Amino acid sequence: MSFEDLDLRHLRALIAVAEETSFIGAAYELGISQAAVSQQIKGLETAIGVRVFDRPGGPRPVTLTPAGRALLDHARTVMDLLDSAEQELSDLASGTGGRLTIGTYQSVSVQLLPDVVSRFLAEAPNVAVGLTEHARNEDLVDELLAGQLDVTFLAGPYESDDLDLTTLGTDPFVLLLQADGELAHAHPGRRFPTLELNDVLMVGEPDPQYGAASMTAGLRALGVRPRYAFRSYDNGAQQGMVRAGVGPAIMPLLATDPSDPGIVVKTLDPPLEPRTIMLATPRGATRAPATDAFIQIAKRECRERLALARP
Amino acid sequence: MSFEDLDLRHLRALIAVAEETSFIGAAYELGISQAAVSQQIKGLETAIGVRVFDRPGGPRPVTLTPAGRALLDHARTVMDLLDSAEQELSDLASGTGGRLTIGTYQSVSVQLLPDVVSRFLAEAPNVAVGLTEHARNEDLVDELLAGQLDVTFLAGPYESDDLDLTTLGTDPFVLLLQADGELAHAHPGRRFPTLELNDVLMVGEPDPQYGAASMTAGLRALGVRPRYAFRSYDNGAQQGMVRAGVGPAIMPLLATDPSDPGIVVKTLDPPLEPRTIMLATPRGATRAPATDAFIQIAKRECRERLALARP
DNA sequence: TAGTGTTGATCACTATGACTTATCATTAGC
DNA sequence: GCTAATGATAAGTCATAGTGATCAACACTA
Repeated sequence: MSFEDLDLRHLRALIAVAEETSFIGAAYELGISQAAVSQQIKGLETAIGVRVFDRPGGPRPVTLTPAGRALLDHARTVMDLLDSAEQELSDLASGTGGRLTIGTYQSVSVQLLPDVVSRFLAEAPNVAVGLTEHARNEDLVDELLAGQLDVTFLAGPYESDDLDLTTLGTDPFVLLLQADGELAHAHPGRRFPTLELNDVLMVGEPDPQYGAASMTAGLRALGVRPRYAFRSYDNGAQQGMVRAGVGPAIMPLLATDPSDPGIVVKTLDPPLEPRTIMLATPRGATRAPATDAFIQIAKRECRERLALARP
Repeated sequence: MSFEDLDLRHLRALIAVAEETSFIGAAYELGISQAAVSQQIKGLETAIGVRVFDRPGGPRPVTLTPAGRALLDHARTVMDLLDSAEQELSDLASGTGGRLTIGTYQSVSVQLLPDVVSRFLAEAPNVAVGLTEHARNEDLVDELLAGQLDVTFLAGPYESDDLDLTTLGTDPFVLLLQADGELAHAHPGRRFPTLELNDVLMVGEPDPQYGAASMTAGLRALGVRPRYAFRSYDNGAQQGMVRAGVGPAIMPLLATDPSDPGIVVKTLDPPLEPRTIMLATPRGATRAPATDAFIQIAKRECRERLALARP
């Protein structure tokens, strides 16, 4: 008994004959000749090694054997499965269904993504949106290339031959100060001189390799060497430490909560090269229509909210 | 997009290419040429109307498109389904698995069937035994011919061109009397004269068409016209009414509970033609090995417990 | 009981299409 | 640029699904 030679034709014939209780009826149903149905069933029985129909002969209807009944169940399930696959592919092709898994990182998750997702869902309400958050670009890229993500946000600048990249806009680095702290009153109404941060104990991220890489590099280029009194990946925790007076923090604007009365947001002078917010898909890979739609909506949303990157 | 042209070959190729991430690897895996795989995938993509693989060209691995991923899921499920179908058919063929649904009626269910089933399960422990009980032979036969039963007990004599019948033995009709009632002491130690039941108010079944048909006919042939004070399909209820003194009952021996101290079981003189206990399968239909095994075990069990039918 | 009509099986033939071999086009890596 | 590896493609071969004709088995009817 070997299922190797099994074919969907066999299963279709099995179902048709079982429904019509006759080979001739099944032949009409399938649009082929009776002889063909006869050979199909014979082939099926040869493949699986058991008879699936009793043929009483004459005008009496053919009946399923126990093995035929068992196989018929499975055959019907297979057909249902293929039908649902067809439905899913059709949804996927029209962008009106299926699944869209998005990679993201914290500041985007909190400030930007909710609006983009809600806009997207307004246009494609039956798409199941999934989110996966990582702190490091590399983790996001790994999952993207492994096929676990359809599209991912990245903190730029970022270059890779493996990715198709879209720049959504820039997210300037700003200085967070305790609202009633000493530094907050040092330059009222004006920009904060970046150089004055030299040797100040600050709040920042544990590993400068992460999202804050370009910030660290920018500071160093100005001759400012940051020192850290507290480090956390969590933007809320950083802002909380600023509010508590642990020290100032340089953060991407999107990562801050400017409505917090306990802090003051200041622009730096000279400014640091702003962080870029990018979307990435695997290089050359076919994108589902839903993915394209998401990218378009993200671009539109960001055009309204973020300063565009310089060419 | 039409799944009409879809074929298991297509799905097998999809799975193989996805696993090997190359057409050549899949070709080796499938034991066919690379060109064949290429055409398979092309045919699949034509059938469903979408590309399932991105081919970057050169030595880079092929990758699934979103549609390909979706279809791959379903393809794997289909293959798993077919594997389980193969397993089930193999179990069914060896009689060591699968399902056996038995039709039965009350007296058999209570007295005979439990022993037969337990013997059967001792030999084929992985077969799932299902029971369906009906009071009337016709209901059992209907379900049997509709394919809902594999085999059914019948109360004989029964004849039908649609059935393969096996006679297991006979179940004599006996008289149930209240233990301390008047009739119980009328003929101590001897058989009860059947003719004395004329005009006696008795306990019996509601519709003489049912299992009691042959009993009614037998009484009438002797000139005895039964009258009923109480009718029920339930053997226990009938016996209870006899115990309560409502009247005597003629029942098949297997339907009685002789250990009940409240009743006395008497043989009739002249005896009524005994009821036959039969097993039926659809005429000419292929029987699963498990069904055959059940029939053999039932025959063996009955040979030990019931008087054999006269030729 | 013979005749009739219906059914599935079988055979020889046809036609479709699956597969192979050979070759080309594309790309990565040197 | 050159090489090696991959997938696509074309032409030819061959397997096989399908057809039409016919046969055999059976139920039903007269």
